[in-house]
Amino acid sequence: MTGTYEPRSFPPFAVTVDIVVLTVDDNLSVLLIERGAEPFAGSLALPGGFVLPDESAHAAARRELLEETGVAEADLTGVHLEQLATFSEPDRDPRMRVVSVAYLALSPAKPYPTAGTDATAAQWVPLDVALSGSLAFDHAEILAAGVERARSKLEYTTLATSLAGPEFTLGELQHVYEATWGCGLERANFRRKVLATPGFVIKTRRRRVGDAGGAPASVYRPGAGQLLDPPMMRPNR
Amino acid sequence: MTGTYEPRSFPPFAVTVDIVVLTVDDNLSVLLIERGAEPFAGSLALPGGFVLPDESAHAAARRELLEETGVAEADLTGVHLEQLATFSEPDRDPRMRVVSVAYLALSPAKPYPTAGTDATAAQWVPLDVALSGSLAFDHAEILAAGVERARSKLEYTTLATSLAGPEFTLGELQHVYEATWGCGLERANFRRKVLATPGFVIKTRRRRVGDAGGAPASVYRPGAGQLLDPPMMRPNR
DNA sequence: GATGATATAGTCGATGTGACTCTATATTGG
DNA sequence: CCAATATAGAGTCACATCGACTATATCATC
Repeated sequence: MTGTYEPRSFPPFAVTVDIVVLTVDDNLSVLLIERGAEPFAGSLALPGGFVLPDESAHAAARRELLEETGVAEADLTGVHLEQLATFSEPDRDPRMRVVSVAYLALSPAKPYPTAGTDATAAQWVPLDVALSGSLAFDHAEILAAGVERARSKLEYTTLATSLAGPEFTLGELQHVYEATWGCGLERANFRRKVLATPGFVIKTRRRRVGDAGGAPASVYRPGAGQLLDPPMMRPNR
Repeated sequence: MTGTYEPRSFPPFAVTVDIVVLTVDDNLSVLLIERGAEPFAGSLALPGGFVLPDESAHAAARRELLEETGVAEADLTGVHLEQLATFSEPDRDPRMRVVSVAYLALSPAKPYPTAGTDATAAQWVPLDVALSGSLAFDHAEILAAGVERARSKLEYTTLATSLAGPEFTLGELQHVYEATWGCGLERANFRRKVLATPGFVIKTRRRRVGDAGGAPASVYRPGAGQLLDPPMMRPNR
């Protein structure tokens, strides 16, 4: 930002956002769309689009999330959205010079794409499938960065509650960790850690019966705490 | 990146890089330049500049670091450079729409600006001075993000060695932590932690006498390790 | 009512940290 | 040359947390 400024003397770039939307069902899944146009027609890609002249990248990411997933704005409360990184290799888009600001979104449930919105052919893809196939552009790299960010953030923040939803049992919260990290956790130790951390979860008076018998688990809500200090330990590294 | 593509139908943006260059002497300092042109003429600002049509943002940051600081390319080895975040508020530059990719650089020594290069009026500014004054654009926000990144990265990585230089004593390494975190650490516990972490530092055969007497300290080099697991504990949070 | 599955509670050893003490080795000042 | 001072380096002990494990309570289903 030094030196003299002459109007329109700068190199023009297209600026886009690409969003890594993750959710947990049986495993960790990512929201992908099927591209209709060249290049990479027919390939799977991350949802995203151009940043408009009068909006920030964050606003663009939020808008695209609403448009591409067809989810109502009210449902976006509870979806965590944070900036991931910016990808700017000169040849990352064969058409022109595009700088993309990548975002990471953590969504609790995954209703929208199956509802069949008219917007796009959005679909939830299990993470291992998405990473084994070949995504469009450098989206495989972006996706890997998003997954790594999510995995590490579960260690030292309470973000797992964003993936578990507005109400959850401790078993469901543990499943979020296990699906994201891809490893098993000791149930008793997980309980102890979560309940001993102030502001992680809030116990409600209700309980919920499981699918396969067993004692009914207490229902919890997300707490006000943001940081886990000390962090949740992640095995086998 | 969905929908049809029409050439030149996208909103054009200027893309710049801004670099938070930190170093440690007595305290934590940041490299700032004095702006010569409007807007914010006379104000202090982060070094940076436009991304050129054929380079990535990372390459642009590296190039600007060489140009603005006047440091030789050989001296850039040992300077840690990583992407920080992207700032894209529509009104962040009053002239036009500029999206800036911010970078964080950690430099061991701080010789260059005092050498009086012809490039720019670059100068090292103590962090508290830089944050109390009013920087140009949204650079105060970018600087705060860079400092916070550096502080947290010292916790769980071996990056402190990048600030300590190619050779250092454990006392100097501890000073890097104390200047960055702004708090004192127990010398004996710091020693124990650093030496017990494989790949953090490598002991050389040489020793170095201090300025104010005392036993000569062993000289260390940076090790090959990148992560600190478990992390270095940071007091009073 | 027995069985299986889950929630909840507790124990024990290992590890790492915070706070502290002690000794060795150098420079500086008389 | 000797004392004072400042630093490097090594060790001790209490405490907190974690991993692994065991035990008990509570529910649904057969």
